[in-house]
Amino acid sequence: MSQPFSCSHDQHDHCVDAALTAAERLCREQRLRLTPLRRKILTLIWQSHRPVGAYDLLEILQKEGRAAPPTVYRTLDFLLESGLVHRLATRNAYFGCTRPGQDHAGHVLICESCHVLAEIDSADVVRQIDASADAFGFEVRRQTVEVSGLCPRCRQEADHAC
Amino acid sequence: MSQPFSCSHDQHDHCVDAALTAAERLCREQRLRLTPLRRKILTLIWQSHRPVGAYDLLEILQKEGRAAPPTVYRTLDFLLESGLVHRLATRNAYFGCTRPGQDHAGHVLICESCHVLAEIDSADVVRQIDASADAFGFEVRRQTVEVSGLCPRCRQEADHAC
DNA sequence: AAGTAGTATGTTATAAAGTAACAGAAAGTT
DNA sequence: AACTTTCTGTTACTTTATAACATACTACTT
Ligand SMILES: [Zn+2]
Ligand SMILES: [Zn+2]
Ligand SMILES: [Zn+2]
Ligand SMILES: [Zn+2]
Repeated sequence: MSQPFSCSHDQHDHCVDAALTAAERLCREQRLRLTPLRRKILTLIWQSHRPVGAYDLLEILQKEGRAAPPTVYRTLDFLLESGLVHRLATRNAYFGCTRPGQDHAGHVLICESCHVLAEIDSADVVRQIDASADAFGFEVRRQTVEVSGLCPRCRQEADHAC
Repeated sequence: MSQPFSCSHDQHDHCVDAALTAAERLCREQRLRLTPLRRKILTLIWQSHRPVGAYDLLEILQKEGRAAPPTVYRTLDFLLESGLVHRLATRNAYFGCTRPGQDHAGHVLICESCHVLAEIDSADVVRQIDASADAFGFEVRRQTVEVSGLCPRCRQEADHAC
C-alpha cells in the first residue's frame, strides 16, 4: 500500500491486495465477519485512491444482479465501524483506510483536480487542534479534517500549462 | 457578538444585532445586496449559536407564506459566497460567521450534546495543517476542520451527573 | 418616463444521499 | 435438529440539494 500521491497506478493491484490482507487480519483479530459482500465493496472502494459515492458502488453491484441502497449503506456501516473505510463529509463519499486497526483521526488531503486522496496522520495537527479546543474548555471526541487543494501531480501539470 | 460558549442566551439579541450590522457593512463595502429575504434568512440562522438545516429554514418561511427549497438554497448560496455564513459538512447545516470579511478558515467546535457551535480561529492549527500538507507537496486551497465533542457547559453537567 | 440589461425570487419538477421496517437466508450455538 | 444471532433482500420513504424556466424587481441608459 504505497502513498496515494506516489502510487504508480499500473501497479495499483498491490494496494488492493494489501488492503484486503489487512482487512482479513483485522476481522480475524476482532472476530468480525468479512463476508463476500463486504469484501466486494471494500475491493471496489480500493480500486482507486479516490473517494467513491455510495450510489457509484450501487451502480456497479447492479451490473451483476439486483441491489438496493440499504445493501450498500449497511455494508458501508460495517466498514466504517470496523475502521476499514472512512467517510468524506465534504463530498458524501467513502475511501479505504490506510491504517485500519490503528487509532487515528483520519485526516485527509484531497485534490480538487484529479480527486486523488491521501490520509495524512500528523500528530502535530491532532495536538494543535486538541490544544485549541482545550483553550475553550471543549472536550474533543472526534476531529474531522478535510483539506482540499492540488496534489503534487496536478500542481506540476498546472505549472507546465503556463 | 459574544463567544458562543459564554453567551448568556437571554441577552442573545446582541449577537443577532451585531451580526446584522456586520452584514450590512460588508454588503455596503462589497456592493452586494442584502435584500429582505437574505436579511431574514441570516436573522433566522443567527437566532441561536447552533447550526440550522436548510429545511428548518424553509419550514419557518412557509409559516409566513409560500416558499420552496430553491429560495432557501439560493439565499444560502449568497450568504456562503459573501462569507456571512458557513456550511457544516458533517451535519448538512449552516451557521453564521463570526468574522465576516476577514480572511479565515472557518474551523469549528461543535457540541454533540447541545449542538452549540463555536468558530475557532487558531493560526497555529492553520499553520500546522499547511505544514503537514506541504510535506506531501500538496497545495492547500481550503481547510475544513470540524471538531465534535462536549462544550464546557455540557461537560460540567456530565460531571454533576456522576 | 420608457426601455433595457442584470439581478433576485417564485414555481415545478427532479436528482442525489440516506434510512426505516420487515422478510428471508445464512451462520453460529446448544 | 432446534434455536439464536447476524447478514442480506426488498419495498417504501425521508432528507438534502439542484435544474429549468417564469416572473418580478433594480439600476442604468436614452
Ligand atoms: Zn495505489
Ligand atoms: Zn484511516
Ligand atoms: Zn449569543
Ligand atoms: Zn467564519
